Amino acid sequence: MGLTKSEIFTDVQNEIASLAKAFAHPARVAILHQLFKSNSCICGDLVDEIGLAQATISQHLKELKNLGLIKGNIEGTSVCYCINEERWEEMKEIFSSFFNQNIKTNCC
Amino acid sequence: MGLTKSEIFTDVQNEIASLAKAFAHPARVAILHQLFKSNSCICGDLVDEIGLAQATISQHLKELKNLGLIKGNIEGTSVCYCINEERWEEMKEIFSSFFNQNIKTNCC
DNA sequence: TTTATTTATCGTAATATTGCAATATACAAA
DNA sequence: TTTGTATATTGCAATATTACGATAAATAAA
Repeated sequence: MGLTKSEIFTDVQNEIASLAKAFAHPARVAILHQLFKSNSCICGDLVDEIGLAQATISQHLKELKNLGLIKGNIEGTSVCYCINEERWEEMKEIFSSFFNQNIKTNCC
Repeated sequence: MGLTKSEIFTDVQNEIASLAKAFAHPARVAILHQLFKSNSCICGDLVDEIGLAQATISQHLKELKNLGLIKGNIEGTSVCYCINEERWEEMKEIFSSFFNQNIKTNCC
């Protein structure tokens, strides 16, 4: 086994899980932190700032890009990565609905 | 390899990643959904409502409990699980700071 | 006490994720 | 064209996660 049974869950549940995976590794959290605060969002700078190999950072960037949370812009030989603001807002909405549910019963 | 290098990241980055893992599997999202909306939060009910084996649900509940997001209350032979509201609010604050950062530069 | 019920844990198999060296690709500069 | 620079991809090894049957533990009911 070890295979997530996506088909038994709702679309919303699966989407929350997919998006949460983006934040479920500190390297990706660090990348996102960097993209928010830094003036330079060049891939190579991220490799320098975060202490992981270039191949590893590239892989994490790919995952974030696949989820639509960041965009990449080719500038000559380097690539500039930025937060995809529209998708970021969409993501925030999804988590907001999940986080702000009302508790019906709480017996503990 | 395959070992996350936690020591090169900040405490905040590691905590966000740990908490995000709670939501990074649809079964745990489904469990939390159920605890919010349901009148009954008995472990056995969760097993019935979500289509996974009892051992699997128990394991997911344990992870949520380890993160402090839920509490378990023994009632005879069964166990009632509920959202830990204080911790839930704390978690929301942590994600809120992360989600609502200001973008300094956005060149894409 | 015996039996049934409920949940937790153990052991195991399978898939997923992480990390990186090596290499490929793409473009710029000489 | 050749060389250098930056990023992506491939292949592989190692750890982590997921799932569940079997079983243990704890309590309730008979």
